Amino acid sequence: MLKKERQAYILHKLDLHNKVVNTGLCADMGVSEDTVRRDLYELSQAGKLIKVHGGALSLAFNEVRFESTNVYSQSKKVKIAEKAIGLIHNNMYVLTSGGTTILEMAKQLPPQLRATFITGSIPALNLYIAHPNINVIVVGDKVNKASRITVGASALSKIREVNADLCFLGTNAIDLQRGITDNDWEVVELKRAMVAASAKTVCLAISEKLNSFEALQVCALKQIDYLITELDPNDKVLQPYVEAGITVL
Amino acid sequence: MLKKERQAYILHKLDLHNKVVNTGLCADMGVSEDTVRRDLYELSQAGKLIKVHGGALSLAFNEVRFESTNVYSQSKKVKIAEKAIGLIHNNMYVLTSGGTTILEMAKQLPPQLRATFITGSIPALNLYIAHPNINVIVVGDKVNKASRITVGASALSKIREVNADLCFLGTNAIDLQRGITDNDWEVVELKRAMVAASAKTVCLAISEKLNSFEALQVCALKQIDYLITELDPNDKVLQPYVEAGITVL
DNA sequence: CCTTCATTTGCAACTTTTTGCAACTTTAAT
DNA sequence: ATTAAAGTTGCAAAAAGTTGCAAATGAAGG
Repeated sequence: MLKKERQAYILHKLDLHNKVVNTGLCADMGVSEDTVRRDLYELSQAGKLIKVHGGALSLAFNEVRFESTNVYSQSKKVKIAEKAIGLIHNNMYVLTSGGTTILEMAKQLPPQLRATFITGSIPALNLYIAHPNINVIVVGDKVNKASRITVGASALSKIREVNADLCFLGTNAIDLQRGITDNDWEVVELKRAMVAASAKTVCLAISEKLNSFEALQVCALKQIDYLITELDPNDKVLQPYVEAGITVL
Repeated sequence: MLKKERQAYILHKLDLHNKVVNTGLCADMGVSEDTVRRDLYELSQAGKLIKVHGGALSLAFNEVRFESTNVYSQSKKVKIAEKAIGLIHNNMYVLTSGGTTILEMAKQLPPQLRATFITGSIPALNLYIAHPNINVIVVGDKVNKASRITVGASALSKIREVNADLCFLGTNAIDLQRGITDNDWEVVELKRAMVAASAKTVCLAISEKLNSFEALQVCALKQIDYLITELDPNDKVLQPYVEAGITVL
């Protein structure tokens, strides 16, 4: 088993179970514990998992309780959320992906707003339900516990039935050539369906995500209607995106 | 079980019950009392809980909680939940309705249990997701905010695709002639579909609901396999149900 | 096909962390 | 005050991690 192969397997197993143990991985992959440890070390350096004594935990596992979400990026997300909410008007149908930026938006939604939100993100769902005037539609399917979103064929086909006004994507990576990219196949498929099901697509990204890319393409740049970051729209980093025809807020 | 995992589990259990006892945690996690004590010590040092003789309390404990459900019926629900959990075995597919008795069951699920739960109840969903070994499938559709369950044609058709081993119904009214009845048309349709989609149907009802009825029938008595109340199965109130061929627990 | 070179892997010796046990002390409840 | 349950402390065994090193592997070029 090749190194890349092993590491992909580790991440996949983490995705399924939220944790992996050293000894289990040895048995699975037929390598020594030392090698597994080295793989885990590399992956933790790359920020893909949290190494603990005896194994590793998924990032999401930690997020739930142990990590006080980085205050610095938190304030950026608040800024982004405020701008994003300005796009939503009464009686709209809105599709939202998962991700912490989307959650921030869900928290800020003004109580007067009357709209219908459609999502497979469980944390977002909980916030929408608490809102007095928002209708909620859940995209049902198997729940991926690490990312706490529903994934699968049924979720996909349900999204394809939707005709939404807006689609908000929490974005992992955005780049001029490659558009929006992500690293989880299931998430990519869902986001792609969301974009296709919406009249307008809004990309929410903190500035660190700009000009970076991951392995799998969600959509090309020209399919995005709005790009929202915490920066001033006149910031020179954003000008290439403006020139590409995107409304930058 | 990894250390971080154990500690996360302890905090999770505290969230549910506001207290944990040493011995219970030992049994849950399969470690010695010393280890549990050390975990509690670390968590208390980190300010995540309050350690007391014999266990620990959640930080929120000092806020006196006036639960909407009175303490009296709460303890009945705990009893029912404990009996109900005895019916669930590893690798089963379990359908659950909404309702507070079902929620109590979700809170008590033993951490070792490996099963797949299918539900449209949002509060139940949140509890299942927090469980370490349970797979969750969400029945998606429009959310009824009052009852916090998904309702609609799509939810119905999804349930009809399921082949579950067990179906747990939180019950509003049960009666010898009319079987299980309810007063909300959408809920009745969902429960009916759930019964049809499961090999066995389990009816959870506090004793006040016995021998009462509502306007709409979910199913006849003979379609119920198990009836669980907080009473002793030999209680004379329950004998007519035993005679009707139901296993009363 | 072979050689070379960098990388990867497993092993061995050693350190650290984790865990359960035993002896003893403290707590709380009758 | 008595007693059983819980807590503490010290300790030793087991598990996991670390480091250095040599063998194995794989890619690149001849």
